[in-house]
Amino acid sequence: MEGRSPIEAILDAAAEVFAAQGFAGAKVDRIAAKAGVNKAGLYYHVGDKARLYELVLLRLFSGVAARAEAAVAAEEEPRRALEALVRSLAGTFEENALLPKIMAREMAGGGKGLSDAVMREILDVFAVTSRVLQQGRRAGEFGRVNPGVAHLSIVGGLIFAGLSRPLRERAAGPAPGKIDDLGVSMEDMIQHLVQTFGRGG
Amino acid sequence: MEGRSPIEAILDAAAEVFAAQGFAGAKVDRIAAKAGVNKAGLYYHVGDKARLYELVLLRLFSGVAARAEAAVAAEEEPRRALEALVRSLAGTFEENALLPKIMAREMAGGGKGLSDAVMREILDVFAVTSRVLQQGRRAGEFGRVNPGVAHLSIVGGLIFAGLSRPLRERAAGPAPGKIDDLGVSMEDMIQHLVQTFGRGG
Amino acid sequence: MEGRSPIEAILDAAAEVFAAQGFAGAKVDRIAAKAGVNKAGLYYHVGDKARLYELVLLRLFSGVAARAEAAVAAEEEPRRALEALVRSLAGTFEENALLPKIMAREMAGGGKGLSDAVMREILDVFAVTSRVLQQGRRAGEFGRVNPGVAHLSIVGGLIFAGLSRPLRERAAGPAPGKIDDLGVSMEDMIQHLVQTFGRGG
Amino acid sequence: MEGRSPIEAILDAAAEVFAAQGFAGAKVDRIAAKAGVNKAGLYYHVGDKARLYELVLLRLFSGVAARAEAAVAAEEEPRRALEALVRSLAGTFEENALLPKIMAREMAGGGKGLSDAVMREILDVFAVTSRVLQQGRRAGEFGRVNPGVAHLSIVGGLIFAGLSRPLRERAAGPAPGKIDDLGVSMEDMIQHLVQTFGRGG
DNA sequence: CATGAATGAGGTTTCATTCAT
DNA sequence: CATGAATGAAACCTCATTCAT
Repeated sequence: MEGRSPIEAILDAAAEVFAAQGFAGAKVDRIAAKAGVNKAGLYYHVGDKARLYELVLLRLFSGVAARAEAAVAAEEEPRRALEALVRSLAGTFEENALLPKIMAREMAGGGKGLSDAVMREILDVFAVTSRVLQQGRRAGEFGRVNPGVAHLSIVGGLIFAGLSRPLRERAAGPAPGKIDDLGVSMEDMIQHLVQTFGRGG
Repeated sequence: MEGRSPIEAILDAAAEVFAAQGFAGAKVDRIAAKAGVNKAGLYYHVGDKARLYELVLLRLFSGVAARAEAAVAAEEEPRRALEALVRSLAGTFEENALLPKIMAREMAGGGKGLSDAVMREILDVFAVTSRVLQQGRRAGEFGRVNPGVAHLSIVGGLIFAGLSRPLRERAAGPAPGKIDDLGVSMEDMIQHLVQTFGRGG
Repeated sequence: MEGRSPIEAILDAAAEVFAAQGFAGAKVDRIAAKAGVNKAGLYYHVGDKARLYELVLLRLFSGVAARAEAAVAAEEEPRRALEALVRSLAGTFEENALLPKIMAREMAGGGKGLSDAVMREILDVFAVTSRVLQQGRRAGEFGRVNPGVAHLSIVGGLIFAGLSRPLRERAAGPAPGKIDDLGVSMEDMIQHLVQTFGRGG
Repeated sequence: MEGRSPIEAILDAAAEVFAAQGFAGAKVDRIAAKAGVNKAGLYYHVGDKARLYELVLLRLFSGVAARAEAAVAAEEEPRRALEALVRSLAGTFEENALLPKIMAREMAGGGKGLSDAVMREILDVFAVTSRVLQQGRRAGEFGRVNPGVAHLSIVGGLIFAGLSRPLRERAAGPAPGKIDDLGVSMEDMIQHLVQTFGRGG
């Protein structure tokens, strides 16, 4: 009947605050208030702040690889598999805009806050990229590409495209309802990535 | 005789700590200790924490555009100008590894900590990219590319390649002296970017 | 069929925790967990923490005087009555090692946590000592002794001998299976006390 | 010119509160207030609560053995040396009434809060007792006594005599200005101990 | 009765900032 | 200028107690 369990409310609120302020900048009071729970209740349900962060990351990252995997598996053709991969990731980042933010912060911090489980998920996503590129190469459709370079380009490009939005809007000036912010849409970025890595050799 | 003024020592220390821990995670005590100055002296010299952050960003970002500009100006040929641009940025990010970290954090936070001066510098860099691409296009050497997409790809790719290093090393396992961490070098990334955007139309 | 009522389980657990950690250091959660009952159940059965402490003390101290009394009453001879008293107390302290601990803490705290009922029990024990000494003196077997001094020596000696054990073991070093820890056994202490106060005048 | 350093004020206040309430029962707020310092200042000077407790114990116990040692060294005659020892300890416990309280609590807790330095001091005191007894025995003045038993009796007796005072006063009833509380004075206890262990063999 | 889930009050600790010397 | 020492505000976390089911 009820919308969400208190734990889910807490994790949602925490994800938002962690994404916006970082671990140190996030205040437990604020998270509890946003989740609509008592602060002590928050501790009762999830443990301390570090554990809360861990749970948030786990929830944010879990399923990303599987989703990409599924999208890729639905396509026969290498080029379409690549596009499916890029669109899956873009969709993940768009639907859950907190993920790129937290990812960016974590990378700035050297990934010290990433648990092994999260690291595995990240590597699993890389494995998908790697496999798609290899299959395309075997099928003679793609050129030779370093899969690490490709993966970083795809993920980095998508994340940067998303995160740069407020900057671009600010640069575009206070004109409300601007048609395009410095002329970059997510679709542009997706198209670019697909074409770049889906080229013949 | 002495190497640095106390202010410079403070800004250096602050940059390191802000990059590693973020604004909220950075403690003024730690910065002062790292700079070898008394905490009250730090306040005397630079003002409060927010002002310190501002100064750090100013120093980190200032000159980036000019440096890229100069590198580009030294080249006639569009393809070589593009390469010069990419290498200039890569050099900036490599020599001052703190910049990508702070940039990543700021983007995660929506750029709320970026002063107008810093924003201008960032836009100036974009202007360089934009001009190089346009000139290459006019010269018939480059294809049609959205300059925003290109700029985000270049900057995002370089930053991601740099920041992902600790993650890649962790993924590679505790083997000391690994030859390559998941097979990505900065040079690979540079080459890839130059080729991607320096293609004929 | 079942061994103990929930109340008894609670009181046992509470005694252990109060003895080990003191009143303030004892956590109701821990007591409930140790007793195998729900925390709310604990409150339902015994009331709040202060009341729980009161009940624990009552149970720990009740019967001590009667037991000593009975032991003494079984002996005709003053010297044997004295020995019976000392052995009764030593037995009480050995069988219920929590009592000396709580007693020590209470004395450190000025006895603020001792209810009148508990105080009475303590005084009753003193009365036994006092009577035994007086009878021995009348029978010409014991010398003149201040009964307060004697009582404090007996009780203090027995309690200190018991409580000092962990310290003595630590001092003896990590050698497992040491024959004697700094050469003091409870029997030594008992013998000493009996001889000291059971001397002729 | 000024009476005490803030650190000394803090340690004094902390000793009082720790003695009266135990470690868990002591509140840092209360200690700071009693010491007349800001709570944050307390942390600035001494570190956290555990460290504060450590310092308090160190200060309370340090010098006890040396003082006893000196008292004993000033006497030639074994009986007088023994008396000097007992009076030294009694003086220590009387002048610093917090020490017996904390000692009692620590013994109840198994000595878990005693640092190695404090343990050494305690053992040093025992060594003094042991030597005095041995010398008296060699001189043919004392009988054979287990030094551990003797030490525990002396220390336990003195500590119990001191700590039991509030209980005795309470038992004596609310009559103010009572001449003697249940007829036990510290001098009685001292005399008793000296006679008990200073007997011929 | 039993239990998971609150919750307000309070406890310890940290931190940016200022002050006195 | 430089420094040790404050200090108020707030952060994280705990705990005794109660409530709803």
